Amino acid sequence: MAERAAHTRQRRADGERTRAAILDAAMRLSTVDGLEGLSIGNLAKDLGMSKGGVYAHFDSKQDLQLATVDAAGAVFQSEVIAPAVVADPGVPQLLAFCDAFFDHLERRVFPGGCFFAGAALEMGTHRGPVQEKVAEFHSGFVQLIRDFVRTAIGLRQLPLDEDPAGLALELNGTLLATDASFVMYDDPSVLDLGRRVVRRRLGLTEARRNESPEEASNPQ
Amino acid sequence: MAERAAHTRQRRADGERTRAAILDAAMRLSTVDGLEGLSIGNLAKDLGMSKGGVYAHFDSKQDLQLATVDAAGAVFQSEVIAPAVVADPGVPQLLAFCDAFFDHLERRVFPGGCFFAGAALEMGTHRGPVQEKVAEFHSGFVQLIRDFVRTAIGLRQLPLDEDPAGLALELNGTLLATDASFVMYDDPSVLDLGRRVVRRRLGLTEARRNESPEEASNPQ
DNA sequence: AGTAAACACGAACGTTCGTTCTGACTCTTC
DNA sequence: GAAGAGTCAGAACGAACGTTCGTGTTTACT
Repeated sequence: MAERAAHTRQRRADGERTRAAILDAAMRLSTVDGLEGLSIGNLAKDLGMSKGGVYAHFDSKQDLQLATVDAAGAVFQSEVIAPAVVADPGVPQLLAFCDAFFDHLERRVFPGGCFFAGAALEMGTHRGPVQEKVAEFHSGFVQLIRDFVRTAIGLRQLPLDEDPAGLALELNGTLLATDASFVMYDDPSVLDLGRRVVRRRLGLTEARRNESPEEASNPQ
Repeated sequence: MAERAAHTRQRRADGERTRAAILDAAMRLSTVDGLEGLSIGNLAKDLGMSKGGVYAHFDSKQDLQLATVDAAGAVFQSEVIAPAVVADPGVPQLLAFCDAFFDHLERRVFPGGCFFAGAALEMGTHRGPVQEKVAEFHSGFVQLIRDFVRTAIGLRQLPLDEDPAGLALELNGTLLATDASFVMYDDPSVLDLGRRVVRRRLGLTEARRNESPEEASNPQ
């Protein structure tokens, strides 16, 4: 939101389409080669255009990186966050968030797995505008999970002494580790393991013997 | 072990020292710029030597990468795994492993956090000898954690229905997420959060009211 | 002591990097 | 339909990339 501003130049219809195509390719290539490893030449070749053409839409590589992170944020928003916010408050939101994450991995929205997982690890040590934007998105996700946990505690779906920051770290970690294993071994079965772990951690024991999906009973 | 073999050339004492220095710098730089982002020129400049000098010890960049992963594996072995294997069997081993991991982050053994966290995410999509070696180490770590969990279950320190693969994913994820946050925000307090999460997950409630560190009581 | 090999430098190789410029083509608008 | 700006190709730039080579210097073995 609230972009452009500085740029006085208005874009043409075909240019807007090209720009979107560039960002789409940039997101894909970034999850494979990283945000730094992404090169203008490869990007142009992938799109079947020239390097100069790319520079008609972005002033510099850093400008392209920033726009790519924004675009990936929008994708993550619609793919993972949106399904969560429309779910029932509390634990169902946490479950929807994690399931949407696993699904977006399984559907291979990006060839290199989660965009922000790679970006966070790669840009973690490279201070600058790009890292700040990645960190901003990352802390936003974590904050969202924490809020879900707090809501769940308030609704007595989770123990009163549950630590929101701690559970957020656990869930975030489970998603991260699942993404890493999925990408590295290209094995979808790890997604099922992730789904099982999340359910167990949230007190949804998933009807071990018979199906009794009445309610999440959490003794202790 | 069981290296050299192919090479008939025997190394000189000073060359062995230089080679170790190169690998040490390569590990450090790799955790910041990645294994692919590591360049011979930067490496040589960091060491105060010429690019040609580096090639006296490594046939190619890939050869250097492979040796760097091996060296990082040795560091991880002595820094994180060794403290775990000498601990008491079961949960203490799991705790020692995680604590040693957090400690090696806090002591900043590498400037960019955990070597294998970055390497796994970066090389996940780049099939080849380097990725295979990283995956080999990674699956070794995971297998080790699983074995610790199985031992803990056998000793009744963990519930009988605990899933070794699931708990291994959780712990691995917590370490990964902690590393990512620590590197990105340069905030040591996340390490304490990680330590707390691990203890809680392992049933060590850490004497909430008074100190009663007798035993890990796990009702249920 | 002498010789072969390991070591390290410094220059050079072809390629690719990010970036800039020029000049056509095309869409939009008055 | 002419003006004007957006769009894109293509060539070119210096710098850095991985890699090779030739040439001394240093170490180790006989």
